[in-house]
Amino acid sequence: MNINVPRGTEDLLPEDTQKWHVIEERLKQLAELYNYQEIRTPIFERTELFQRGVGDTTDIVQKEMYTFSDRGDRSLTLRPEGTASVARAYVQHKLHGSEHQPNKLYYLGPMFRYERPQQGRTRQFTQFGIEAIGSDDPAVDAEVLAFAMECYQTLGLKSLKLVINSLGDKESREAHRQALIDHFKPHEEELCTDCQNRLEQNPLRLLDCKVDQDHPTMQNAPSILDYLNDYSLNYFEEVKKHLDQMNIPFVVDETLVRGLDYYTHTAFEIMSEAEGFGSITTLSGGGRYNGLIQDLGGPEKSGIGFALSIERLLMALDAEGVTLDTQQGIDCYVITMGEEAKYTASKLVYELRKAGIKTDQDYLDKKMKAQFKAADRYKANYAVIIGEEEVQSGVVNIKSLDDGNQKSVSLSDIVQEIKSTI
RNA sequence: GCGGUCGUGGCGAAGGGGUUAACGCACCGGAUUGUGGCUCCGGCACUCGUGGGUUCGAUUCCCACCGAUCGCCCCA
Repeated sequence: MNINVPRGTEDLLPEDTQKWHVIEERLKQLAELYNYQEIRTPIFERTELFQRGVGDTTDIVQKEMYTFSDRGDRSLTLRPEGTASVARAYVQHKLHGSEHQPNKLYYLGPMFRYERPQQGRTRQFTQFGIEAIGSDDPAVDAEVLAFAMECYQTLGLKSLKLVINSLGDKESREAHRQALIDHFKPHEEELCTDCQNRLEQNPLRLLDCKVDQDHPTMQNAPSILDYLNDYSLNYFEEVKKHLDQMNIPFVVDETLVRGLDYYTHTAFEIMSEAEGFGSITTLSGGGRYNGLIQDLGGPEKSGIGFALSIERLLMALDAEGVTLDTQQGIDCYVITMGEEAKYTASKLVYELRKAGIKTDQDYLDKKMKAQFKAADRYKANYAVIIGEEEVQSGVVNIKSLDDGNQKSVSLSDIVQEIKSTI
């Protein structure tokens, strides 16, 4: 019988979760600083949401979804990303009518994609992301990009690269799409089978193909930037202008197209340039989605968002040798000798904890020496020793495990004694 | 979906067709009957992922399966 975790999932043990707490805390603080508020949506949604929201032609929908039927024969899917769910909630709860505009939301939680696991890619992973819905101002794009970079910088990361591109509005995309088809159609037979399909369904994604990237037709393929109409071109310029004003370095990559269908205008990724990072260098990505809310039955509202993977963030921290300030030891460890002492210890430990002093005691009937060892392991500041004598006298020894100094203190004064030193 | 590598105690890791499966860390006990971090001594794998095959004999060779891991595609 194999009861181990399913492929592509993992347990986070206490040594890991300490880091996660620090990161989650910091990211949430940052989101609040930028005046974003948390939204929590279900882990699974109706399958149609992702088919419509993420796009039928995407890899995610075509081959990576965890889809299942429930007992009522409804087709449900574990969410592969966060934006579709947030957009759905926005439409369902008519958030366009809420008092805060634009709506600025953040989320944190597990996402699921059925893929072959490898370094930096698991079937369950954790995304933290934000969405700003209800504004067409290029300044919002800049805010989201700035926020995305800040997520890493606030934790001490430095080897980062911000890559941006514009996918234009509907009109620009349509013109570019036609240009791509015209360009590649004569060479269809020479392309990989994936690309032959893409040519029909979503020619934009041909540019993203690694198999055919050296094919001569790729070198002079029509760039989206040459097909942007005035509005799109101007929008892109405005976003860049804002970034320049904020002194945020970026590079434009006209082949950056992103894997989701809903993107318009601004698209971006943040990569790690740290030595020894795995083959996957994308830390996070996002972009603008001006048609999505409407596609899901909502009003004509545009949005922009981004999401990062906490797992990849941890990899980047590792690659750059950044250590997080995780939790230290405990304040006090109570050592007991003999049966009677255990009652006194239970009472004392309870009181210490009520006073906010982080305390533990021995539950394994260890020898005194071993109890001291345990206290060391927990990095306890103090050990309180309780034996037969102490139970009788009501006076116990309290020892500092740092310098070894020890003194006798009445049981009733212990809480005060320890409290005064921490 | 395709390819590479790997699978020995709680962890890391050596070994190699023949009978006691190194070593290190951790853990437990003792030296030190109630005072830790150092030192020394001792203990700790009916067994080498699972199943089958070759053999007098397999953890070691062969096959299959399972699992892990890295990479391709694509992405967070």
